[in-house]
Amino acid sequence: MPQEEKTTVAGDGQNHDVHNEDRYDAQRIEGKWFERWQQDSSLYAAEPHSTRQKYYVLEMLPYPSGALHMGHVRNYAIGDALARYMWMNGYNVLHPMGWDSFGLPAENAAIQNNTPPREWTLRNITAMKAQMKRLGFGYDWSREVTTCLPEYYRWNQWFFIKLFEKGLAYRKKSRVNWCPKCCTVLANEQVVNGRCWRHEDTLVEQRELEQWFLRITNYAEELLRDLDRLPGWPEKVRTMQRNWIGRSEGTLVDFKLDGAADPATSTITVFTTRVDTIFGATSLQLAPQHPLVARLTKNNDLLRAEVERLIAEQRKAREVGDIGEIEKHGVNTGRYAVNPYNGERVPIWVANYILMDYGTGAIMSVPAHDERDYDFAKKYKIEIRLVILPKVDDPEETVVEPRLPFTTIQGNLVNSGPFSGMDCEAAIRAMSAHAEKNGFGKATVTYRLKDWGISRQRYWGTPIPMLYCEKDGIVAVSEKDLPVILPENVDITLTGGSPLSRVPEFVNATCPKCGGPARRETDTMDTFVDSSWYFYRYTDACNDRAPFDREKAGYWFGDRGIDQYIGGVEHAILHLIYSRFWTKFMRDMGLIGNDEPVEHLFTQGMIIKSGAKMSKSLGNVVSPDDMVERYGGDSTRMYTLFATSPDRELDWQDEGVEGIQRFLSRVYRFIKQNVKTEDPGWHASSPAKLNEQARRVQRKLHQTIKRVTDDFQGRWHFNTCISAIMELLNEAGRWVLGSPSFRNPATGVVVEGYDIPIGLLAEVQRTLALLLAPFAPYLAHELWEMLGEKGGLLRAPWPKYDPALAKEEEIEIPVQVNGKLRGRILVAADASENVMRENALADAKVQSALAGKQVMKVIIVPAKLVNIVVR
RNA sequence: GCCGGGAUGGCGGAAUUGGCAGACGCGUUGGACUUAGGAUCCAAUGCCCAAAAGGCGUGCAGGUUCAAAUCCUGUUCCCGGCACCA
Repeated sequence: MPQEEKTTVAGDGQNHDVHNEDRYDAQRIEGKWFERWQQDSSLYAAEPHSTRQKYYVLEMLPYPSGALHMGHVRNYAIGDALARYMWMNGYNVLHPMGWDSFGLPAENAAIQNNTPPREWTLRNITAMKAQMKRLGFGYDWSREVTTCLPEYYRWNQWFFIKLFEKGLAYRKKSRVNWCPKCCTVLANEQVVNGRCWRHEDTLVEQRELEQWFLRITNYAEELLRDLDRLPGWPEKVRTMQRNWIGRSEGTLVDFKLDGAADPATSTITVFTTRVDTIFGATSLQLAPQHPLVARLTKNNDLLRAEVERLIAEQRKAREVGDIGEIEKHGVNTGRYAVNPYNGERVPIWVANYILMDYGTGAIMSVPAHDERDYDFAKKYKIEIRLVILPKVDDPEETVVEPRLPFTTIQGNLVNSGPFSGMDCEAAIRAMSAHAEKNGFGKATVTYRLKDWGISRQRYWGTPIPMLYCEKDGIVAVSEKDLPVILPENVDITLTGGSPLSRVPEFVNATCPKCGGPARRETDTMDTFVDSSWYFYRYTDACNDRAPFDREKAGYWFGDRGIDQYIGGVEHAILHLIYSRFWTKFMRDMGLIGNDEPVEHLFTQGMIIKSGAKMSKSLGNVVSPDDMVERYGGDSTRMYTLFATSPDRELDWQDEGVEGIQRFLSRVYRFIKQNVKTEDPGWHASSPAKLNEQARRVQRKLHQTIKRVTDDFQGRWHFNTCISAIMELLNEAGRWVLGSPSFRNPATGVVVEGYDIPIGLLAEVQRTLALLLAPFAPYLAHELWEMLGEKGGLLRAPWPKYDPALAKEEEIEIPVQVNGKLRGRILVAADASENVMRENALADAKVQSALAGKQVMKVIIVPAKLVNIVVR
């Protein structure tokens, strides 16, 4: 930018140089409107009560890391364009923003810079908010939510107590994921390939700890079922959630340990989806961590060592991530279990491919009818017994032995006692019922989804509002004592458990039940608790008596939730499953009327540069500040919408931003140099009176409005919207932008070759400002003012198109001979097939291509093409 | 292994219902204006051929069709998700 100004000043005005005041100066324009928008805090405010229809558009709130990255800009550019479009279409729009501001980075930064987490976080928020404002995103800041402030997190605590009272929050000792870098426990959802979601290089350890859990599994069935009622969500996200919930129907079957001393502890329960194959079970396989294994190896060091090896192999397999490649190993315990269906004794093995955290941690092994069991049995020479035969269509056909393993469910039972001859599916039902009747099992459903562990051994989070009283045990803090304030000036060095446990003033409390001394819970909540319900808080952000007012949330959420939610697909499981759970819980509490938080979800694509995700280590990070400084906020955000459609991966190219800046600069000059007042004699609905040149401009104008409007309503391909606007300018500005003499507005409209009515010109200019408003709000506002428009652009009505004016009168039709392009004809848009045929056959180029050939057939697609088939 | 998404000029990408492949932008080349141009404007720009005519061309190999980037079969590669899930 600086070089350009320098050189422009040298221009004398007689040549094609653009005058300084005529030039698009993004910094000047954006600075001017930035100041104005600062003055008017109610500009983007949603109306609490309105006769207009509500529209809630939301982008996922950011973590205040200190600076926006391009992914944020892209996310917010999409949301802001939509919000502005909806405003202009007369909706009462809620478009808020907030900060997911608890979490580990603040603590790490605190240790590094010796700055308290609160100070570091609030400073980052200030900086990022300034960036957002500089980019011109229109948020209702009066509803800003900052999750690390007591005004917000007290309601986390309030919800936690409600969950506890309903039995949905509970404490349990279990094996949990521990990230040694975070020095805290992680939820299952936060472990990716055995690694921490924040530290890709760090393997998660398993630790036996007592933790708080939320009973999300109570809602597993509904969370799964309602995915079918979310047609506004990407199929990809719904599939991911389905996989994550991992529903599996099957049967629990109790095997008895043969020769057990104590019959009470001698049951081994297996889970199977194929109980119909149980007569083919020739061994039991236990997970190496199975409690029975510990007992069986108690006095057998050799076996113990083998089991330890299996555990190590399993852990390694999980760490590597390429589990399919890991070889199956097992060890025979030498003990037997009794199959309750036939009384048969089967050997008990321990195997490295059995997972303790799925099903019961024990399986029956049916080598003939399961891929893995088959491999295992081959390796260890365990009997392979066929109990299912394939169904044959023709009963006369001889039954052939299937190739093993035969795993499909299309078959009939053999060698299965009283169940022989049954069809597999019927057998599963009958055999489950049999087990239940005889008290050794039942049909059941298991889920991969586990309860949500929310305890974190960290400082910068919501204190869990629980107390431990010697007399009364676990007691919730009374509501009147909320919030439990997170103390400041805490030593947060990473060693030695929860930092809060080292603050006696915090730990020592009074039991609300007995008034005696009690110890406070010193773990804090997973930050995903904060983001599970934050979007309800926006509807009533300052409420100090409740998380939000029922009616206000009811107005904005309606029956179906947030109208449009936009964010990265990386939250497909984590945030989006937790917040669905929270919504269902709040509904059951009677706080809200909707079953789901989000009606329409949009997941935008990643931004990459030079073929890789932007990262500091690769040095391919593009800073939004840098772009804003070089090209302006409008160009930066508009480029993120122009480069590709918003759902796809975006390959960043600085030159592309420059291209957008060039386009905006052309728009600016097109209007700046030609500001005209309305022509009173101009009537838009008179295409017949226009010359061809003007008619082309008018047609393009209406076509462009249609394209942009349709895209907002439908497929959101803003890249093609923007290119349509570019085409409009190319058409309307063709004679103007290249003409030096036209630069003097006092001489009137007409330049050589330029002959369109002032009224049409004015209409194009006005429409350009309106169409650009969602994408480049700063410039659009400037243009609006330049055009002398009164009233805010934000709520100016979105332009309407006239289909009759958008229509082509005459079109060029390709003529093919045997499918190859041989000529073109010009016909009326509504030309009959006969006219098209005659014109096509009469075309000179077509004629020469037809010479000496015999016309077999002429295919005519009205208004599209003619294809002449010859021989 | 399973489930998604993708592969189109030098680059990012268009082509909405099977109907002119390459819109729009970038880059490049030439020109205009200029003391100058990294500003602006104009023009050209898929590949082959000196040009024209023509031919070729949407990852690859086939197929259906008057007509295929688009539909079908097979196949390769890339990206994302899930994965010893019993």
